[in-house]
Amino acid sequence: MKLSSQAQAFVLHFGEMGSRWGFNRTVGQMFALLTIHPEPVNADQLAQALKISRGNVSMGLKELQAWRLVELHHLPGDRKDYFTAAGSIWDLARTVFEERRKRELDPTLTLLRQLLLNEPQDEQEAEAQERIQEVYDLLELLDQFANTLSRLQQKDLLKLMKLGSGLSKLLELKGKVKGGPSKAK
Amino acid sequence: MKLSSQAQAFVLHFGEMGSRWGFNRTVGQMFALLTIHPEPVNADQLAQALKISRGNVSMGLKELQAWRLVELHHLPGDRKDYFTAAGSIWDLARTVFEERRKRELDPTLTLLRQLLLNEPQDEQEAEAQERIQEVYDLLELLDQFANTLSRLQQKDLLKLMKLGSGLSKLLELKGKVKGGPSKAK
DNA sequence: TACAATTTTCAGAAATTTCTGAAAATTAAG
DNA sequence: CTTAATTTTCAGAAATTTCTGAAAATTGTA
Repeated sequence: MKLSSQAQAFVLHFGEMGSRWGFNRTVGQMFALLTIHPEPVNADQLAQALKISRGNVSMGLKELQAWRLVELHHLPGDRKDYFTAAGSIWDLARTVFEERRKRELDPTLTLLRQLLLNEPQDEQEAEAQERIQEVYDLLELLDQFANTLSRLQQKDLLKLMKLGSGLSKLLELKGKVKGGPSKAK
Repeated sequence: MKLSSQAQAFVLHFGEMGSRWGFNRTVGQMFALLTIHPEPVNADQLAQALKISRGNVSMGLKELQAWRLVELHHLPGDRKDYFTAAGSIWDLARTVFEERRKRELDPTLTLLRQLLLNEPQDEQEAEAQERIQEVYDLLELLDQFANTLSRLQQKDLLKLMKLGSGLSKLLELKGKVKGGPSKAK
């Protein structure tokens, strides 16, 4: 497998950005490669193209599977496992988005919920709990919103994202229109 | 400065989560402490409360300033610098969101834009460019949407996030209502 | 200016994460 | 069952990130 210099640059960049997106350099590179390369690729090809060890590829694929970002394929007459990116670019983005929501929000929500169960023992703690409650409310709302977005049909999501400044105008309409959506909360 | 066990747990958790949110453990802890502690805190107090070195505190504060998450204060008759979290929880969340958009999206958009300037030299490259274009279009749209959300008034943002399943209903309305927002391209 | 208080810097130490490669485990075919 | 192909594991090595603490720089006061 040879990568064009375009592909090379794309892959290397996704490696660099990897850590910001929640995976390490080689996992980022593997993901990028599978994303620009439409044909299924096996582990040896990945190792060769990215110049990393076979063991590292195995671990990276395991992680990409945990993220549900890759699909396993088999080619007739070949015992090797072949991989492709799972679905369209939009599917991939949605999956990364959901997975990050889970990893970045859920553990914190769980902890804060526990903290809020305790009765504050003094004025100091009562004050701290107030702030914790504020953080909790906000993260909970964010979490629900992220969930709502994940569940939207692609065409609705596209419509929403393209609204731009039309979004606030649309929000003004809410509840003011006969037969429109009813007031939430 | 003594932290209640509540506060302690909160701070430690934000330390653990720190890396997922874009900063390291101690920066996460410092941010958490400033968030639950309403009164201004100086560097020595941070070092003492978090049991880290003075130098580390200095570096962490520099980073929090780069993120625009802290505000500097001075107490009369005290030469030390005092810090608080910058603004309300909502302000902080908005700042983190904006800052992450910049760090996670912008560099990639810049690179992809450059890659798309090159004329593809062969069929292989043309195909790769198609995929790069798809990724670019999606990230660009995401970037703009994130910008739109950042600029929304808090009350509109709240309204939007609380819509839940009402969101798709509201989207159906778009363009169908006399005097409603005009169709965005 | 001189001086003490305070903050910043940064070289090296410590901690953590990632990677390699050989050995172990698994899988499929005969 | 045996064998060969393939994948996984994981101990230690390498790379990277974070942290410390002493020295240098800066700041405010007199």
